[in-house]
Amino acid sequence: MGRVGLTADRVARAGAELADEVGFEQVTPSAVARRVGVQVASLYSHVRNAEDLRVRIALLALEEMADRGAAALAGRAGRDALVALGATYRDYAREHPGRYAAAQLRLDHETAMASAGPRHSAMMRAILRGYELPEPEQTHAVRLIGSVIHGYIIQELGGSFDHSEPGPQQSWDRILDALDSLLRHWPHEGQR
Amino acid sequence: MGRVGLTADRVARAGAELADEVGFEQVTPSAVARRVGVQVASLYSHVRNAEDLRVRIALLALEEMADRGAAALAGRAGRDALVALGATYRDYAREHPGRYAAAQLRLDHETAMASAGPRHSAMMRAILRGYELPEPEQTHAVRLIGSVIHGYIIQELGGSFDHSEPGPQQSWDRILDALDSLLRHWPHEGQR
DNA sequence: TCGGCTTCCTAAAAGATTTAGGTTGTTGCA
DNA sequence: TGCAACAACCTAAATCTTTTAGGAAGCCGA
Repeated sequence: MGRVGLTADRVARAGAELADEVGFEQVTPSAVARRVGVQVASLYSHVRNAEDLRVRIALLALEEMADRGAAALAGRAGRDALVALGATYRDYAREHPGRYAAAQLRLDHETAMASAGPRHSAMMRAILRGYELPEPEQTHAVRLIGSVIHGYIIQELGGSFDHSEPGPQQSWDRILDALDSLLRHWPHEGQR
Repeated sequence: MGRVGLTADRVARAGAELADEVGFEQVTPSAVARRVGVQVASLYSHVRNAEDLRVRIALLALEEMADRGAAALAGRAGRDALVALGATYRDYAREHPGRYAAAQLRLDHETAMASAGPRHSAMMRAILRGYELPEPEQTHAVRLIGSVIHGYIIQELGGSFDHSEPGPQQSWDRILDALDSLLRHWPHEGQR
């Protein structure tokens, strides 16, 4: 079959494609080797082990999502920015469910800091500039937005919405409406 | 070593304990067999295969969480109910991270319907009785509550909040405050 | 006490993970 | 152009996991 010309990056990319097709948990060195047409042992010149392979796919996905997010956020603020970033994550997850699952992989601190993770945090913070929240509340709001978006996507991807009306798009729109409304009228501390 | 007296249920329980200790993805028939002191092949009298083992752990976790949720919800309404159910899920996830991860396992439709899943849906609906929302909005609200709670827990468990102030308890309290406020002042359609 | 069910075993096949060590393209530079 | 060095890829082998087949032994009802 000749030489395929692999690199660590190409291995990760093949793993990402495989993840989207058969699920992230099915991505093994064996499966990736089969896919790129190479003996299993040859992969180990490019990735240290199975975990390293998974981490590389996760980093790839985080990077891709951050790039898309930054593009979507450019020139938008407030509600528009919120909707745009939300759509970025959700569309990515539906286009690339395996990669999205990979992006949830727990990374050790050092790896996480060197990943695109901080870019995601920064984008969340950027959205909040469109809403006037005092500093101590901003962190709470960032965590809320992340919870809503990722929580919804996980449920949708997991099929939780498959067997009840209305469709997931309507709920998504409505929920982002509500979230925007909440951020504009953020309840002050001690309010009951 | 004599006879251990296994049943499918005891195997699942051992798997659940193992999941909490080393992570759900590390739960294999081999590992469970070692834990209960039995040859691997012996497990296959109780579970069909590795996937069946995982499903049984997931069903166990869903059941346990539903029981706790029902107990927490008894005699509460509105904000109290929301906070109580949220705490149930979060406390369970922190006590039993492996089981909580197992509960996220995607089940096929039939299994899901026979599981405690519908009880969880019913509890979410029950919470909404404390807030007056028109029917078409109720589904959206249920999905929002699920997204917030599960999204937050997944992020917390994944370590997303480990390296920034304030602590996760404060954000959690604040976010449930905000969610309660949102449900009490649910924006009507078309509101911008 | 006997028959039958369940529990648990040994054995074995098939595949995944990983390491060691060797071969062969490819590339850059003398 | 030629060749040294590196990277890509290989075979072989050890270890572990998953699963099936078939058998031995404890336990329970009759």
